[in-house]
Amino acid sequence: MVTLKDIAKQCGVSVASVSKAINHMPGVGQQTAQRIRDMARKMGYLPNAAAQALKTNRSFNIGVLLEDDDRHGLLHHFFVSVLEHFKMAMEEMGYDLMLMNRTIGRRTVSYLEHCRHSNLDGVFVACIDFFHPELQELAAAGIPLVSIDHTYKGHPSVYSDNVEGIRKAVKYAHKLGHRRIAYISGAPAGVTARREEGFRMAMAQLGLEVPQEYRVFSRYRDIKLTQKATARLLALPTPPTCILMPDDYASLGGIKAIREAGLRIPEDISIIGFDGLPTFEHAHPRICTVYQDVKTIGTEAARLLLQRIENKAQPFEESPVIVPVRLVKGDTVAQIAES
Amino acid sequence: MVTLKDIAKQCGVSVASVSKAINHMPGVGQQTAQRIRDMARKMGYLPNAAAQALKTNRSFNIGVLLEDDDRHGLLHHFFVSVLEHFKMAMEEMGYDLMLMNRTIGRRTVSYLEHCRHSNLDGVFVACIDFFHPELQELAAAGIPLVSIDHTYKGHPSVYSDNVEGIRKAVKYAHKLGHRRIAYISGAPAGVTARREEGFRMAMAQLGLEVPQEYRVFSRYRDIKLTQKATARLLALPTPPTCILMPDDYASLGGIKAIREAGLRIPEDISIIGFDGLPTFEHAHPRICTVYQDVKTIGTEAARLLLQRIENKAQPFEESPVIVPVRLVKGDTVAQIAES
DNA sequence: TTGCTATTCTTAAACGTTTTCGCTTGTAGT
DNA sequence: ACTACAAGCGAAAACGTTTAAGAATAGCAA
Repeated sequence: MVTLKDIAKQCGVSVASVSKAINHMPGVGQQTAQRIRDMARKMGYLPNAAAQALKTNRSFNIGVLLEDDDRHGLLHHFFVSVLEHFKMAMEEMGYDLMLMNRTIGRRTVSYLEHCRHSNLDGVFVACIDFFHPELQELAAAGIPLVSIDHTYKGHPSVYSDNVEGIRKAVKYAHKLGHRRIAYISGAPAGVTARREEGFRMAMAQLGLEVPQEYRVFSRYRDIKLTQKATARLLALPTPPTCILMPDDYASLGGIKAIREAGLRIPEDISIIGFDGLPTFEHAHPRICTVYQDVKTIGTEAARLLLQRIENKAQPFEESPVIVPVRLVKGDTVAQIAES
Repeated sequence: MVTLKDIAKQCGVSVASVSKAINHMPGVGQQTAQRIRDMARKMGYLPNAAAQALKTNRSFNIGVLLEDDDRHGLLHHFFVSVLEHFKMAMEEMGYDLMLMNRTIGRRTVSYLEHCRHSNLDGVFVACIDFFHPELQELAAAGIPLVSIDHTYKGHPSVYSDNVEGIRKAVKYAHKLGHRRIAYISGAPAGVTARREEGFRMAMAQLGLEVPQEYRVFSRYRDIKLTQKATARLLALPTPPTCILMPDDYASLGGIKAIREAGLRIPEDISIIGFDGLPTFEHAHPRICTVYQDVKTIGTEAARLLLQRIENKAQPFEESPVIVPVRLVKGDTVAQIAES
């Protein structure tokens, strides 16, 4: 491993000068600096991340907190998609991503402790249980942090425009003649309230009633539960003609229930999902869904976090960034005659 | 931040003793060691990873190389599932996972350079293009490495039993009366050859012919291409009655082609996928597929890599670990009358 | 008592950086 | 010719840890 010292020896200068030259700091003459840099390249010099981190307290590492109920956060299609774009943006700025856990050696520690141990410069949070005490602790510790679909006080966050998303879905169904629209909402996460609010508002605005039985609960990404919820809706005396699902993945359960009831999509009943991820883009039938702009969400998160890292000092008090959504029409909403 | 020095001061001992006590090294008396450890706990001491890495040349960080053609490795269902289990196993042993990239600061470097820069103890490789020169370089550099679905000379690797998987699929189709079985194979990756071999062998063993037109090529996870390949098969004078798809995801393309041809699954034509990931477990129709045991693959990979890291010295010459597969019957293979 | 060994602890160097400060020049201003 | 000042460079400390080697103490046999 070639170090600054080796380069210094070869160039006949001090280690200090080499460091300055390589980092393009003032205090070294133009030609010496160039000579040093040439030599460094020739010798295949690479800075030692550990030494740099030790000295500067900057690791250029970002912790990634992705964890859903089953502790399988990496399998969460939506968040992983966001992460992918976040990653690309961070890489471009020279940061590495580290999958956070709760061990140091053989010892179990908190996320915050792990953070400090590894000198993480910031954390990306996109798990489901935002209210876990350890996350509260992490957020309170003042470590730069950005979160998706939830806001921690004093930290930046990014959301899709959930209200508008649901509104678009409802409007579209209404335009195609649907009047009896039901909403299966997800687990109590930050975005759920907004989506429910969007549903309520959109329906009210269109002068549509929402019977109590049309608002049922499931959980995000829960196929079984969504299947049951859908079955319950279908069994109603006057069932809805269109159902909004918690998300595309969960809608698989809805589809199952509909098939089991002997109904066809969309001829007998229409459904609309949420997320619009490519995985389901080619499924049959192609679901009508609210597309979340994962690329923008990811890159915005990166931008905000970087900004936070640079200006660690001053407290942060901005509102969350809201990213526009888009309705993808698909094949699961039918035109029906107004009744 | 509380350091060894702080603890030493509080306990009235030297930094060296504190270090030894905390790491349970000999050379410190029983009661002093206990006193030191108690104090460390009380003061909330956490070792500084950077300092440790600098001193010991061990970072307890593992690089993760997940990258398919579109540079979206994190979205690859199968590899991410394996990674998830690999991660859990590595965490248990005190290792962190780092998503590798090719930048240091603003500069673009090779994977090997990034490895050295970050002092990675080992690398997990599961991307598609195993033949990329940078990966060859990485493997040749002697850094502990484990790979999935490909073997680098001198390094451990883990595979599903691809030959047996395809064989099981063919046998199952045969048992249900299929005689004209086609195979759409994936891109030229390590496993492809084995699967093709498995197909050839199984067919031969059952005394079935494989017309040249029944062996067509697509790419893994490529819906469009698989759609075309399927369409081509369906257009043959004597089309197959059962088609083996490259993987479950790509089979969505096959399903599309079949539908467009006005055929039903499985009444008119049967299909079998590969992977058996939960994402498609609830799709309709539920595909018959070869389940890869991602948990075992991931944990085996972890075990092998750890072993490699411990015994870095001696060269490694073992054969790849082969993990058994299981046929998931699903609803996409019909019983047909023997013709 | 003396000498020896084992135990407990400390000193100090080292890992590879960054960064402050001070020294030596050279140049320009008076 | 003297002073000022800036520019270029080097010495050295520091970051927090590990670890080899040495010093001090105690125990024990002769």
